Amino acid sequence: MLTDRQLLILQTIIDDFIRSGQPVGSRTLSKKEEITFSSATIRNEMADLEELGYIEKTHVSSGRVPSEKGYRYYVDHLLSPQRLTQDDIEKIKSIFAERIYELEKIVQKSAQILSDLTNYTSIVLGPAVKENKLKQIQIIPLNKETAVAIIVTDTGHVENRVITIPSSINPSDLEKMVNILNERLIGVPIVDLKDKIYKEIANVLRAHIRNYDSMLKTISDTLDLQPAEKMFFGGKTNMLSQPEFNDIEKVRSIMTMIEQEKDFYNLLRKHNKQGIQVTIGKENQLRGMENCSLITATYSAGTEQLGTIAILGPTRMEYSRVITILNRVASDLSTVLTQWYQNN
Amino acid sequence: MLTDRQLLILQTIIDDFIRSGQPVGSRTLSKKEEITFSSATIRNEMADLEELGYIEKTHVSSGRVPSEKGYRYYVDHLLSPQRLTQDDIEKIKSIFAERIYELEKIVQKSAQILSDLTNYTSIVLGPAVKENKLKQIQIIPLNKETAVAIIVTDTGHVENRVITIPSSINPSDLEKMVNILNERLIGVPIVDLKDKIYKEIANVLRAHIRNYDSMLKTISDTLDLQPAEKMFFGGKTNMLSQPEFNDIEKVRSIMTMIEQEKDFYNLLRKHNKQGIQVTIGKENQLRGMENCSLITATYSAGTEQLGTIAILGPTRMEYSRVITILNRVASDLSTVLTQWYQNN
DNA sequence: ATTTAGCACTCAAGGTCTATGAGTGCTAAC
DNA sequence: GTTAGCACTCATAGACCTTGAGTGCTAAAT
Repeated sequence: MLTDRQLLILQTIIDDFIRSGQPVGSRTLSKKEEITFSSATIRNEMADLEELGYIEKTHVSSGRVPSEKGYRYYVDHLLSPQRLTQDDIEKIKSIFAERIYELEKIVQKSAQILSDLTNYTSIVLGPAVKENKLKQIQIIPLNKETAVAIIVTDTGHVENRVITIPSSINPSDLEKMVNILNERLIGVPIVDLKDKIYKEIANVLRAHIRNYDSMLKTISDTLDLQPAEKMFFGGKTNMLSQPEFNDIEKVRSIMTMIEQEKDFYNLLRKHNKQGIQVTIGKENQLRGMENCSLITATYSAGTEQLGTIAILGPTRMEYSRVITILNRVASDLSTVLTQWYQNN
Repeated sequence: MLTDRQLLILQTIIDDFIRSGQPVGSRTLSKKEEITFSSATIRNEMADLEELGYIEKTHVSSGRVPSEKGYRYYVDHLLSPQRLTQDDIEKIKSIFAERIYELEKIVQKSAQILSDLTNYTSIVLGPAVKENKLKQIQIIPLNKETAVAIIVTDTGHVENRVITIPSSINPSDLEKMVNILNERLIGVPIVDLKDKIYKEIANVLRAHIRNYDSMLKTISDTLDLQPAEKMFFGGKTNMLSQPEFNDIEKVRSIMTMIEQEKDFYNLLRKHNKQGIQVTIGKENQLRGMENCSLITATYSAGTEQLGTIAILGPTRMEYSRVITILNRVASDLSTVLTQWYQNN
């Protein structure tokens, strides 16, 4: 267990290092006003803290730098809550300044503002449409073989996909089928569509349409478009301004990781616990993230979780500020979206 | 006017520099088998070439490096045509391996393969839909105030947009209006829609629908969605592997330029001359492109130009190879798309 | 009149050396 | 338990030197 003095020293070291990026020495610390004891005492305490694994030296006679364990402790126990400046608040409000027509727009804007505010890279996931309900299905024939299927949800989200129509299906069959689908499926949550098609629609189709089976799979595949949440980025190049990434190799590994969207997407998907979640350095199991921290928050409408907003930065990140900002944006987003869904 | 020997030397210098990235000295040159005269002679010729502005020194006793003027001459007069390897040809074919359902897919794949083949950054623009014709309009009400408008083109391209419905318009009016629009506008090229609405549809609407004018603007705005060609990138991070960009500042300026899509898009839009177009270094009027060259080719269906494929690399780029590859991909793309449009 | 050998010269890059200063750990006195 | 003092370490930066790849110029060779 750490003594109060050790905690004070640990916190001061991390605060200073986050600000300056330079290893912190005992003399620097002793000059801080919150510290009343001598540099020699600090050296003794730092030796203990190092032995416990909270801080490290970059070389034998250097000042101390927080270890991942140190950051972890800091994030869990030592964060000094921040207040947002008026300017920050203005910017956050500007996300919601315009009337919302499309969810994606607002989400995209959030990403942009988040990276503006923090100078790190922001990622916004969502909004997930799984709870959304089907509003309408359209199938529009393009030529003999192909047609475009359009699915509209009650939130105004539109998905479309080109499909092949078996030659055994004629236009009037197609029309009949679309009618049946709309009659039976409107209002059904998107996630349940596939199930419902096989359980209920198959029978009805069989009764009305020749060769219904060749069509059934196409339809169910189309509607199965587990619409992956989209990922929006803001400030991808902000990483390049961080002094710890002055090495071209590090930059490359981070950039390739970000561009290689799939792994990164999966990583974010795992960050779906409600509230703020922080993973530091190697806690992120993703190659290229060794020197990064990821902070996420979720947003929702009513009780339904819709997506994630996140900030990616170096492990030497302004945790306190970022967490405050994320909390605020997530909560504002949730409020606005809850309201928006109620009006639909 | 340059002598044959000067041309030979210029070409050899540029070829060698493109390969090695290192300034080329007279001794290195004299060892090449195509060069039969001594290093002293070469030094004399190089002094002349330098005076004429085709090559430069990096410092007073360094080897020579091509200037932009040198590259320009090289690209215009000295390119030695390249043959594609079997491997390259395979990769290019793989773009078209799958059956095409959506144009965008194939275009996106082209971008990816192009960056693979060249190790530079590729950009693909298009396909432009201006010649496309309207296949169908749908307006699906979401709630009292809003609806989603869906426009489908004959190529299977779907655009959608959320609109506000004036409260004075009731559902049956809306339906009537959509019917009128479809009756009169199907088959009309997208670019002509707006014009046609004011000239022909306005009158018809007035006859059938109360408050038609409040709706007219909404409709025409919606259909005016000058659908900007999309831009697809491949190998954004390839730039980071180029030795000339080992400086973090240069990387940042290039990356920000690429991410800042708008200016870059406009630059590409200007590259719409048929055939190969090469701009070198500062010929690109865009901040951040001083050390880059851009090579573009256009692709088309029939006589209609659809879009642009491009490669962005350092001025020290393998012009010959890139041009060969772009030519091939553009021509293959055009063939396939011409065929595809004929089937629609 | 070209071409080439030879030579003096320049400069970037890389190595060695040294001084500096920020930092440490340890010990002994307070 | 705290602190002053001291010996020690090491990264950083500058001064200096060596090396080698390159040049331009001149005079001899073709």
